[in-house]
Amino acid sequence: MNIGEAANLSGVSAKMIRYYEEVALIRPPARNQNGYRSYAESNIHELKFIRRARDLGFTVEQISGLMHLWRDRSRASADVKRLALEHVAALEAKQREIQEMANALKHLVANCHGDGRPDCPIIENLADGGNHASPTHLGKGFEKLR
Amino acid sequence: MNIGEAANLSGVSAKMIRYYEEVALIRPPARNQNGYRSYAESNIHELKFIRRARDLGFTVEQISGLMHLWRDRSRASADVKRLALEHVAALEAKQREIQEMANALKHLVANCHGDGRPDCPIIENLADGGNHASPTHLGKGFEKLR
DNA sequence: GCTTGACCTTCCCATCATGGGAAGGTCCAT
DNA sequence: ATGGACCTTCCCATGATGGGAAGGTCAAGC
Repeated sequence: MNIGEAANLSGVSAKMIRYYEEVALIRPPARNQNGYRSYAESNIHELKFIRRARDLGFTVEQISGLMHLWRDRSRASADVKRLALEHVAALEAKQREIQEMANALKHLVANCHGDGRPDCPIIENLADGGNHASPTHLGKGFEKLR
Repeated sequence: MNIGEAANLSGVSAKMIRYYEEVALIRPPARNQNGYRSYAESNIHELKFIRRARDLGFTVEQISGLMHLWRDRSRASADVKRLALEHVAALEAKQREIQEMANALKHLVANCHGDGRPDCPIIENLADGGNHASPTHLGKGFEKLR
C-alpha cells in the first residue's frame, strides 16, 4: 500500500512517516517500480506503535529504544519499566513547572480588579518583582502572596 | 553599560537580549562609537519585566502585549487580566494534557513486573493498543485500566 | 608600545516534531 | 488524452534558546 493509505490506517501523517524514515526510526520500506514507498501490514503495526508512544509524550529517541525492546524477545521488562518511569518523572517535572507558573499567575489575577482603571497587580508584579515602593489599595495582606 | 552587564543585571542572556531586539520586543538601544550596544537603567528594568513574564510562561508575543499595556498609562486593568486569564487557561490545558499522559503511563507501569522476563504490559499496550489477543497473567482486572 | 584576555559585533547553524508548499512524476477513471 | 488525486524530493518555517566562528575593541599589565 502507498504512503497515503498507510497514513490513514496508522494515524501518522505521510509527512511524519517520511520523517521517521529519515531519522531512522523505521526502516526504508520497499519501493514500487514507480518509486512509491510500499507498506505492508507489519509497517502499519509499527506506525501505530509509534503513534501511541507519541501520544504518551515519548520523544523519537525514546521510541527508538522502546521499539528495540519491542523487537527483542529476550528483553527484560525491567528495562521497559525503567524507560517508562524516567518518562513519568520527566512528565511530572514538566507538570509541576507549569503548575507553578499557573499558580503564581492565578494569585496575581485574583488580586486584579479587572475594571477600567489602570491599577493592576499583574503588571506591577512584572515591573517590580513584587517590591512595590508604594503599597496599593490591596492592603497589607498582599505581602503574603509573594 | 554594555550588553554583558545588562545581561548580568537583568538575568537575560546577551544572546536573548539581541534576539528580543531582533523580534522588536525591545527597541534597538543606542550604540557607542565602537558599535557596542549601550543600555540604561530603564532598559534593565524592561529586561527584568521580560524575564519575569517569561518565567510565567508568556510567549514573546504575549509579552509584547503586556509591555504595551505596561507603558499605556490609560490601560484598563481588565485588559491585563484578560491576557493573564487566557494564559492561565492555556497553562492549565497543557497541564491536563501532560497529566493524562502521565496517568496513562503510570497505569501501565503499575502493572509491569519490572523483572528479567520479557512480558510487559507497557510494550504490549503500545503494540496492541490494549487489545491483547491473549490475556496475560495480569488477570481480568486489567481490562478496567483501559 | 605591545600582548593578552575579556569583551563586543554579525552571521550561520542546531535543536525538536511538525507542517506548508513548490516543482515535477505517476496512475486511474472518464 | 485530460484532469485530479496521488506520489517524489527539496526547501523553508515554527519558538526560544544556545553554540560557535571570524573579526573588531578595550583595558590591564609588562
